[in-house]
Formats: sequence, C-alpha cells, structure tokens
Amino acid sequence: MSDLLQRLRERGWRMTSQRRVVAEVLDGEHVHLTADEVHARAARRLPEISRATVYNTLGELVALGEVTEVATDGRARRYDPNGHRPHHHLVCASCGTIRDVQPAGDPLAGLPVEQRFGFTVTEAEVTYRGLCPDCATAAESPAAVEG
Amino acid sequence: MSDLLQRLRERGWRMTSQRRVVAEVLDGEHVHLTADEVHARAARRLPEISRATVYNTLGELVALGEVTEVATDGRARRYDPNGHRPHHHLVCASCGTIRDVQPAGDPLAGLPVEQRFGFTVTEAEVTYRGLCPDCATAAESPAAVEG
DNA sequence: CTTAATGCAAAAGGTTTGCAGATAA
DNA sequence: TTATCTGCAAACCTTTTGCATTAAG
Repeated sequence: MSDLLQRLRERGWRMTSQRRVVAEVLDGEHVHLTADEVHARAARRLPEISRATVYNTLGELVALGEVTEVATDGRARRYDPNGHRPHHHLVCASCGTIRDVQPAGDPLAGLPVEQRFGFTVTEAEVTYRGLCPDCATAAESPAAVEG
Repeated sequence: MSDLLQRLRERGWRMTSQRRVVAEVLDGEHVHLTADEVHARAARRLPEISRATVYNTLGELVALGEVTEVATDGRARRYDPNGHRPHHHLVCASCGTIRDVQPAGDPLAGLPVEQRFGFTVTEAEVTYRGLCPDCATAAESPAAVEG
C-alpha cells in the first residue's frame, strides 16, 4: 500500500469505479501482474469491467509514470506498481517470480564513457536472475517435485 | 562473424539450408532483429523459407544458448546473436536501437546478500537507457525532424 | 451539461501447432 | 532408411481500435 489512489487524485486523474479498482489491485499486492491478471482480480470486485478498460488504464498509469512496464522474456507484459521509485528486479529463472530490490550504488557508473557510443545515457536497470528459494529446493531434490 | 555455424556443427546440430540461412543472418549483422526481420532477410536468399521454420529455429538456438531473447518493451521479441558471450545492452528510448556493451566489473557484486530474499543469483543483466546520437540531435532541434 | 471513460466486438500483430511431405545423415 | 525438419494454414494469445453508451466533474 502506497497511496497510489491519493497520488492519482492529486494529479487530477478522473476517477471512475473501474480505475479505482485497477489502482487498488496494483497497489494492493506488490507483485508484477500481467494485464490479464489485473483484469481477473479487478473483475472479482467489479464483474463488468472490460479488458479494454484495463488495458487503457494500465497504459495511462504507465504514461503517468506511476506504473512501469516490465519487459520479460515471456509473452505478456507485466506491470510494476512501484513505478514511482527506482528499483531493480530479481527474477526466478524457473517460475518467473519477480521481486523488487533496491539499487546499491549507481549502476550508471559501470559504463565507461568510451563504451557509450555517443549515447546520452540517463538510466540503468539491472535484472538479477537466479532461482527463488522454492525452486532452488526443488532443483536439489527433483524427486520431490514429480512425485 | 563469429563462426556460429561451425559451433553449431560441432554440437551435432542437424544442418539444413533453412537453418544455415537463419544462422548466417544472425551471425552476419550483430544487430538485434525480430523474428520477422530474420525471416525477411533469410527469405532474400531462400525465398521459400517459412515463418514457422524461422520461429522453430530461433527457439532452438535460444535453447542451445547460442542466441538470447532480448526482452524489450515493444511487442516483438528480439534475438541477440551474441548469446555465447556475456554483455549488456544500451538501448535508445526513442528509436529502439540496441547496442551491445561490455560489462565493467561484476554487477552481481551490487546486490547485497540481505537483499537477495534467499534467491540463488547466478547472473545480472544491465540495460542502459538513453538517446542514441541521432535521436539526441533530433531532440535538440525538433524543427529539423518535422520538416 | 460537457467532456471523457466504458464496454463490446472485431481486428491486428506475434507466436505456436498439427500434419503431410521432404531431406540430412 | 529413418528420424528429423519444413511448409502450410489454422489456432492462439495478447493488445489495440471504432463507436455508441454512460458517467464524472
């Protein structure tokens, strides 16, 4: 919970029941949902909400900078409700879980100027990959997974 | 050019004219193409090659670790022919161009253990974002862009 | 009251799949 | 010869769009 709704209201965002529900879903659980998952959760509270509206709303939140699109290797984009503060991602190569982690030091410093090819670099985003505790345990004793 | 074909042969990959062309396209230009772009370039040399085969082939190269899927914010996945050696990406926020850059130092060191949530972290991938020289120039004198 | 958001349904990408025929080893 | 790959076309999934209706401010 981080008062996403309040921030949106302060910014003069026109509020509707659909938008409120979408914002609540995002603000409630700080996991990284796909548009479809957002729609499913939103529909629990507001059954008539349409996918189009969820897509529109997510797009606007991204444009406002309140939510970030996370590019994953899978098919569907995921939405990160923590868009208003810089952070990096820790993703499990096995189950796809994503956790936010805090930057330690400035990653921009890691790219020497002569490696920038004339680019004006403004931000750096780090994705750490590995196995989450559950998947790591499963990998050690594969028998426990299958049967 | 980095002898992708040779590496594939050594690994016992069944070679066909379609696969050869796909591998040559990837190995030839070290840019990051979409599956459709790979298909278009491959079709110049082998007109009857199908999209399905290109998709299948790219999927196999990814499975072999010779090519990496680059997660972008756009719709289509891009394929990085530099999969056999670690590197990071420099992407232009305006035109989407991607360049490979070399890691400077170990980014893994940037994530303190107490921030790992029990994950077994094996790799870190940095995406630097900014503007490429062309887009930066265009941004300074917008009139020059529109007309 | 006016402007903007919603829902529907259809369409537009991008990617995957089943299967008959072709081909590398 | 035989296991594997290819091409086709249709299916699938995610996302976008046009337009009439509805609702916020």
